[in-house]
Amino acid sequence: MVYRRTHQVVKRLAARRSAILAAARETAAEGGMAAVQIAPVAVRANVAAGTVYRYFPSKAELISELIAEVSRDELAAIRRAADAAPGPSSALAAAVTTVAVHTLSQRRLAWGILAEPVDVDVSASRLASRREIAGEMAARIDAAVRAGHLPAQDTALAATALLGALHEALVGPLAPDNLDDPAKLRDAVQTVTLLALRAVGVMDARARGLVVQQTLLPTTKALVGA
Amino acid sequence: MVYRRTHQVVKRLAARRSAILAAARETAAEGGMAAVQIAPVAVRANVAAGTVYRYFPSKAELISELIAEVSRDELAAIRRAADAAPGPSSALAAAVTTVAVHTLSQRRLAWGILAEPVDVDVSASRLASRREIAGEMAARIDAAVRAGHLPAQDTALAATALLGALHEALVGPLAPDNLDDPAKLRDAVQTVTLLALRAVGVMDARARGLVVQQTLLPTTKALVGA
DNA sequence: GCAAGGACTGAACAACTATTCAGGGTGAAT
DNA sequence: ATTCACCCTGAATAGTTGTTCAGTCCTTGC
Repeated sequence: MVYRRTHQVVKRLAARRSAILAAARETAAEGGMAAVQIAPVAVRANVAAGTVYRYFPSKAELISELIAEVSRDELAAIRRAADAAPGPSSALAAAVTTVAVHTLSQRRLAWGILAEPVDVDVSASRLASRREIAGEMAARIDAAVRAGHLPAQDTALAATALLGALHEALVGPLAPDNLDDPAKLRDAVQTVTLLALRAVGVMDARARGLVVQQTLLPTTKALVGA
Repeated sequence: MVYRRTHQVVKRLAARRSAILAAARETAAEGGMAAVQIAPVAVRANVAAGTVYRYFPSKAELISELIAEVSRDELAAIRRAADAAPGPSSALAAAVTTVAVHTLSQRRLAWGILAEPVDVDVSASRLASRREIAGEMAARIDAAVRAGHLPAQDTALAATALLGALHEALVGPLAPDNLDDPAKLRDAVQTVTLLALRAVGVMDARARGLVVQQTLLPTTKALVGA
């Protein structure tokens, strides 16, 4: 064999694969999942349509990887924020705020990842990703329950409901569409976080305190632009 | 003109229109919105594909009407339940429970109506319907706030979040899939209702009381099969 | 019965896109 | 320079599904 995969070639191939994924991500961020079609993505990645199929066996696979990637990022952010908090309640508040902020900062992409039309082949992947995030939230709720800060409850269902509330309020079809103003954006995050904390049983006064704490954190402030 | 629309003919036409809509509804209830294609619906309605277009200018219009119809039913049920309640908090609890029960009793249809992939032409109609229901919920929350039972809050956002929580927990992709058992179903309704009430600021103890009250109502009992 | 106007049919059409593949191009070893 | 694998291209293919329309069937009023 006169041809061999040089290190250089391997790198180029990997770069191309990343470029295609990145192109898909950008496309989704601009036009939602529906806009993620092979031809436009290929153009954006400076590649021919056929080439995409040398890297991903099908469009479904491409989108699945995209979803997995974005979800991985979000999950990491949630864990980072929660782990840095001083106690279980604080950690839960941090997790909720992180989801809210992340979701808001890339609304279109979030909408595509969370709820937009995809065919069945993709929904399995999407489901897995969401379950992971829901599981993380459930664990945080559980910790607060065990610490005696919250009443006993079905944490899995609570986590699911919380995520539903956050998503619907912030990116769903009913979400207010004037969230470009940083102040309103911050208000929305606070309001929704407050709702979420109260939902799982945090007393109103304490919940308000946690929300304020979150808002004072540098990371949150930076992301919300407050 | 030798041909005129007899009363009989008018009735037949109306019946056919209803049949098509009903066929669409059944199809959606079985296979989600994606299954609502002209050909299958036509077959189900005992009609040729072309005939559908004599009653609906496009598929989008057909689906829009379907969504409007289902939403109208739900809105009416919510109002009925809430109006029958003795006070604002009770009314809110009734509204929440009604949404939960209705949603659960036709999960697949609800999923299609609420969240499934549809093209843009339809989303306007869907949006309008959801706004109506969200508006009703917001009004109920507002009434409770004015009565001094709840803290002041952004009622529109709260209503949105509540609906998101209910839908995600009960029909969303993360919803538990073992809700066929009536007992579990009732538990799920209670849990989610409790979460929702606490989210808007009902104190834990009082919320639990309201949930129990709802469960004792004949309508709820019948629907939940308790 | 029969003429006229409308309703119904369903095969053909059209538009959109994922996917393929034959042919040209590229990088690596000799 | 040449040859061998492999990679890339993009036009053609194929599958899906909403929509149309020329022909057929019904209903009505005479």
